[in-house]
Amino acid sequence: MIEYTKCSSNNECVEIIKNAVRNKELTIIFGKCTVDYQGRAASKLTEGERFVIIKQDGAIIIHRPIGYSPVNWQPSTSVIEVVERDDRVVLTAIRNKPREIVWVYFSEIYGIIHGKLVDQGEFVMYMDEHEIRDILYENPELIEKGLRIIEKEKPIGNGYADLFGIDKNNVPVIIEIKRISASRDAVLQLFNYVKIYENKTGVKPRGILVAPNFTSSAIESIHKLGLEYKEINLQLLWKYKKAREIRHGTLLEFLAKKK
Amino acid sequence: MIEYTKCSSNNECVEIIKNAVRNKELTIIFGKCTVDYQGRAASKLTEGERFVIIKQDGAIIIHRPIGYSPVNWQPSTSVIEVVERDDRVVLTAIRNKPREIVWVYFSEIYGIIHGKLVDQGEFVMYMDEHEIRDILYENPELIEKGLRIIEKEKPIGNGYADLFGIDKNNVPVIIEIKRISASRDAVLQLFNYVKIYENKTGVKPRGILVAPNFTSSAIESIHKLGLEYKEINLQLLWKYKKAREIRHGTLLEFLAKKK
DNA sequence: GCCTAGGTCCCGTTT
DNA sequence: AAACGGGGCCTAGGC
Repeated sequence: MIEYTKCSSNNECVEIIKNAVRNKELTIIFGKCTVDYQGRAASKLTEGERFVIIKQDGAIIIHRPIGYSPVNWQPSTSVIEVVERDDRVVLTAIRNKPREIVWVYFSEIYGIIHGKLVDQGEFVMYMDEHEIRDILYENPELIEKGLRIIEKEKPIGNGYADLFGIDKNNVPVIIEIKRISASRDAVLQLFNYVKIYENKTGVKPRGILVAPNFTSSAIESIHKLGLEYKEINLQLLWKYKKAREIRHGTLLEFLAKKK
Repeated sequence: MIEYTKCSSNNECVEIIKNAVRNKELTIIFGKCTVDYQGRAASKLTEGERFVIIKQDGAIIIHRPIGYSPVNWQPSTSVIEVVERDDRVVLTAIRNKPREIVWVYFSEIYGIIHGKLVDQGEFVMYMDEHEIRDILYENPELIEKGLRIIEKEKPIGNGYADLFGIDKNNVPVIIEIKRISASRDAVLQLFNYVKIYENKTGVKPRGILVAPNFTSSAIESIHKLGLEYKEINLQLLWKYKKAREIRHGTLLEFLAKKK
């Protein structure tokens, strides 16, 4: 399933890597290398010990021994080439759109892992902005009493307002949601939608920024630009979600029993 | 330097991983697992074959067999715990600020890589925004004739304008630079600085967005908000940089000879 | 194809 | 410690 090889020669390494890549196996190469990159920007990395991951779809990730972030990479590339040149194993990864190339020059390869991994697992993310938006869509009273939500992801200009509704006085309300902390750029995003809406319809809407917390300059900007903000509690939202699920659950059970 | 072990029992796996982590070795575990995450958001990943990287500083990266992005992770964590529980090897990674926990439950471990990598290499990035800003700082004529740059990274409000200068008519100019493509949010960023500057000084500055290209809605917004834009050519900038380096080089040689 | 916006973004920098 | 902005950001979703 997963094999580890300590190669005795560059030639052997090249063959193993080539085969693994051709068979779309996960491949990880451990060794001493330099790395060059050229594309949207350009970079050079002088010699050191690293590992290079080649994923089953051709994505390439080069990691140094510390840190979360890879030092160089290539998302799922069209062409991966492995050759020996000047006593080095050279790995070249090319993608177009944007046109970018990564070169890895191994002066030494300590070992190669390769093999096929099978992963049909399902990944579910909870409490991302999408989910928060849906909960607020279902429970607009969490934002303001008497608010009716009309539309999710309403196109305004070239962008999208997270929520669009009408308040108890029939004034349109544009709502921008941030999942964690709202900073000045979120205010500007909201302001932009408010302005475009006003320009297009001639009606001045309210703009409400909704988030669990706000930077001080965000609140400052909100006041200056004539906007509003509403603090929400994520745990409370979570409870609303759970309550709804239970209602749904009960309904499903009810229907099942009926049948 | 790098060792690969196929463990025969969970107990052996736990010992190997514990030791490797304690010795701050790079560790990669290949196996079948489920993953839970809870923190700023939350996620669940059902069973499948993956590999878990534990870096020498405690960063943890969990990769599925395809794709550039890890499915779960933990940047350099404070606490990593490995135990056997219910016939599974359980890896827990905890960090505070923000408080986040990742749990990996291995039902099967195929193999473990571990060892110390030494990497003193130097990484240099070229043509990032910083470098482009410096070239424009030295060559303001690339933006506009008669423009004098006064300041890089000028603090305006709580943020920073990339460049700040004075045009040939002594009107202040705020410049926002984008390295690749400027979109509407770059326009809003610039607009924000222009507004704050105007509010603070009572003088209305010009705002120029500088980039190699612009989205259509960026240009639309620029016009609506009374701002300006200037297209630059990165290759031309590169030539200017090279020319300057040669001048510096010559100067250095000159000084060396003098001495 | 472009464009918009989110991300457990991460990361460096500055206050 | 908070805040701000860049990133080769990547990735998903719309048009």
